Amino acid sequence: MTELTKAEQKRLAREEELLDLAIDILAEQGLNSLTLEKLTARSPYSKGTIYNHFCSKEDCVSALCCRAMSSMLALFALAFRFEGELREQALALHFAHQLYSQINPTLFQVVLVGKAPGVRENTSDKRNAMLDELEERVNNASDSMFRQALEQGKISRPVTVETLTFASWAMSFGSLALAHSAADATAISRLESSSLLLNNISLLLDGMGWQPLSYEWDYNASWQRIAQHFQQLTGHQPTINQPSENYRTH
Amino acid sequence: MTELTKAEQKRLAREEELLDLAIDILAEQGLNSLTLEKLTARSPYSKGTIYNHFCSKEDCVSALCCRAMSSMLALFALAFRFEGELREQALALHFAHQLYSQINPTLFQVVLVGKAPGVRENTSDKRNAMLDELEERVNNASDSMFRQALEQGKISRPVTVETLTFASWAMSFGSLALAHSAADATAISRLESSSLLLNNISLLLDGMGWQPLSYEWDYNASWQRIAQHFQQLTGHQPTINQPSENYRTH
DNA sequence: ATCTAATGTGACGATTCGTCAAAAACGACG
DNA sequence: CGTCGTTTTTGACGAATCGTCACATTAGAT
Repeated sequence: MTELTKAEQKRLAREEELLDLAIDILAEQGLNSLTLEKLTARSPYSKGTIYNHFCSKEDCVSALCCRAMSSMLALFALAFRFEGELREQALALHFAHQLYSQINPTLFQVVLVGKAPGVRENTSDKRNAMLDELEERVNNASDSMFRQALEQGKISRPVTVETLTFASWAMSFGSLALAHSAADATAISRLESSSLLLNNISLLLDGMGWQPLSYEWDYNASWQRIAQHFQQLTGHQPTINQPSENYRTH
Repeated sequence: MTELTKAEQKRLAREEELLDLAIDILAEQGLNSLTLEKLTARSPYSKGTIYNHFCSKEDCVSALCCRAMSSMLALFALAFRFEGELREQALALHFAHQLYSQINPTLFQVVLVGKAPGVRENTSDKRNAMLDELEERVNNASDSMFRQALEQGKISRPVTVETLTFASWAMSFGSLALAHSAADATAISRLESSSLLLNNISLLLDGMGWQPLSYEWDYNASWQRIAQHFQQLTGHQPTINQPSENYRTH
C-alpha cells in the first residue's frame, strides 16, 4: 500500500528533478538542442532510466508543457481574485496568459510547440490525457467567466459559452504566438507589444457586446490595475519587455 | 549573361523538383519523418547537392513554407475579386485562409510549424528574407482592405490599419491553429468546424464596428456565396473536409 | 583539345535515437 | 541473516540522421 505510494512518490520526485534539468538545458541552449542524450548526461541516471520516464523527446516536451500549463493555471487562479467588473476579470485572465509568456518565455515556447503538429503523435497516451485534462481546466476557467457574464446579462449578443471561450483563446493564442514569432523576425514591432493583447481582446469582447464596452470604460487603466494586482501577488514586473534571454541554436 | 540566368533557371527548376519530392514525403510520412536523408534517397541527386539547396532540414521546411504562402497569396488574390460589401471581401480573405488549410492541410501545417520557434534560427538568411517578404505581402493585402474600409467610413472605432491587420491575423491564425491541433486531440469538436473562423472573425469585425454589423447582415449567406465564388474559380469543394490531396503549384 | 571554374559525389565522424540483455537493488519470507 | 523473485537501472549496441569535405565530374571558354 504505502510501498506502492512510496515508489510512486519517488518516481514523481525524480520526474520533477529531470524536468528541472530539462528546463536548464532549454534555457541554456534552446528548444532545438534539448535532447534526451543531453538530459541523460546532465542527470545522475542513465539512458534506460530516462527512457523509463519519457518515451521520446516529444514526450519530454509534453511533460514540460504540462508543467507550464499548471503554472499558468496557478496564475489564472490569481486572476479570479481581481476585484472589479466581470469584464475586467476576463481581462485579468488574459493578462495572466501574457504575463506567463513574459516571465517564462522559454516554457511558453514549449506550450506553443506543444500545439504544433508532430508532438502529440510521439507522446505517450498517459501524458496526452494529462494534457487534455489541463486544457479542459483552462477551458473551464474561461467558460465559468463567460457563463457568469451571460447570466448577469452583461453580454448582449446571443452566443454560447463554448463559442466565446474558443474565440477568446484563439485570439489570445494567436496574438501571443504571432507576437513571439515576430519578436525574432525583422519586419516587426509595427506595433507596441505591451498592450497588443489588451487591444485585440478588447476588440473581441466589444464584438460580443460585453458591457461595459471599451469606449464606455477605461480598460487601459484596468490593465494597469491588473498589472499591479499581479505584481503584488507574484512580485513580477508586468508589461516590461523581458530581455529575451539566451537563445542558442548550435 | 544568359548563362548565369540559365544556371539560375536550372537551379530554380531543381529546387522546385526537390520541393515536390519533399511534399510527397510529407504527405506520405508526416512532417516528423521529413529528412534530407530521405529526400536525397528519393531524388536523383546526392547529399552534397541537396545541401547546396537547403542548408538544413529547417531550411527545407522554410522553403516549403514559402511555397505554401505563395499559394495562399494566390488564393488571396481571388478573394479580392469577390464582389459585394467591403466587409464581405475581408471575409473572403479569411475564407481563403481557411480554404487553404482545408485543401492542403499538410502544407498548412508547415506554415504553422514555420511560425514556431526553432525553425527560423536554422534557416538561411536568404530564405528568411524571402519569408519576410511574403509575410509583408500578406500584411499588405490585409492592410489595403482595412484602409479602404476606413476611408469609406465603414469602421466606426478609431483605430489604425496596423492594429486591425494584426488583430485580424492573430484571430485567423489562432482559430485555425487551435482548430487543427484540436482536430487530433480528443476533447474537441465542442464546436462545429466549418464556420468557426466565420464566427470568430465576425465577432472581431463587429468589435471594430465594421458596418454592416453581423446582426444587420446575413454573413452566413455571404460565407456561402464566397464559398461558391472560390469553387467556381478553383474547383475546390469549400467547407467540406477534403482528404488532404496533392496540390501542386510549380 | 585543353583549361578552369563551378558543380556534384559519397565517404566520413559526430550525434541522437530507442532497445535490450545483463547487472544491481529491492523486498518479502523463512 | 540469507535466499529468492521481482523490479529497476545500466550502458553497450545498431540504426538513422546530421552536416562536412576532399575529390571527381561536368560545362563553358579559349
